[in-house]
Amino acid sequence: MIHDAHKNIVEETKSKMPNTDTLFELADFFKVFGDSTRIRIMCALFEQELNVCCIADIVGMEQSTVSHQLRVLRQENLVKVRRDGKQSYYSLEDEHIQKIFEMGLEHILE
Amino acid sequence: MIHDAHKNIVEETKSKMPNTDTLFELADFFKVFGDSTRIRIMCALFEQELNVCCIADIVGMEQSTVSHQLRVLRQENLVKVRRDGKQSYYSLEDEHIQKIFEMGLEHILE
DNA sequence: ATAACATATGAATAATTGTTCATATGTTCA
DNA sequence: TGAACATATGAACAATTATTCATATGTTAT
Repeated sequence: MIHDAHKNIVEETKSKMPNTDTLFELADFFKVFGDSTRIRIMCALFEQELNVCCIADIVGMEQSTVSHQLRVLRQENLVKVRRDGKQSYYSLEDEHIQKIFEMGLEHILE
Repeated sequence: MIHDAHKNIVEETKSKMPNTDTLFELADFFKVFGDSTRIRIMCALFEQELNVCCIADIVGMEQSTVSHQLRVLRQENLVKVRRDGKQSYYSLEDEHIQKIFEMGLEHILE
C-alpha cells in the first residue's frame, strides 16, 4: 500500500538521522555564522589576533556591539581571549572555521 | 606611535578581507543553516529525495511550516524540486552541504 | 589613590524570523 | 465538471536577536 510505503520511508529516514538533540546543537552552532558582524569579526581574525578596539574599527561598529558578539563567539568556542594589560586579544579557536568559510564562499560564488 | 600601529593594523586587515558585500551574502547563506527545522530537513534529504508530507512527518511539523522552509532552502539554491503528479519531491542541490554539516558536527562533538 | 583607558555587561529598543491558521493553487481521477 | 488530495502562500502572532546607550569592571601609570 502507498500509505505503508510512506510510513516506511518516514521511519527509515528517521532511523538514519543523527539524534534530534545533536541537530538542534548543530543549528545553534551555525546560527553563530548567520550574522554579518560575527562573520566579519571572524574574517578579520583569519589574519592575526586583534584587540577589541581594532576589531570595532575594522567592522565599523560600536565597541559594545563587538564585545557582545565576541561573547557569543566565545560561548561557541570559536574564539579565545588573551589578556595583555588593558587589552584583550582575540584569536580563532578552531580550525573548522576556515573550511566552513571556504565551503560557504564556494557556494555563493557559483 | 601606538596610534599609528593601530591604524596600520586596521587598514591592513581590511585590505586583506573579502569585500563587505560578499561577507553579508555569506552570513545570509549561513543563516539558512541556523534553524533546526531546516537542518533536520536537509539532514533527511541526505538519504534520498522526499516529498513534502514525508518531510513534515519526519521533522514533526506542519506541512505549511515545511513548505515555507523549503522555499527558503530553494531561494539559497540548497534544494531542488521535481514535480511528480500531485507531489513535489525535494532533493539536495549542492555538494557543499554535506561538508559543511561534517565540519559543524566535528566541532560540536569535540 | 585617582585619572585615563580598554573591555564587559545590563536594560531597552527595533528589527527579523519561525510558526500557525486559513486559504489559494495545482493535479489527478471519477 | 467536481471531489479529493498535495503543495504553496498570505497574514498575524510570538519569540528571538542585534544594536545602542549607559555604566560597571579591570588595568596601568602618575
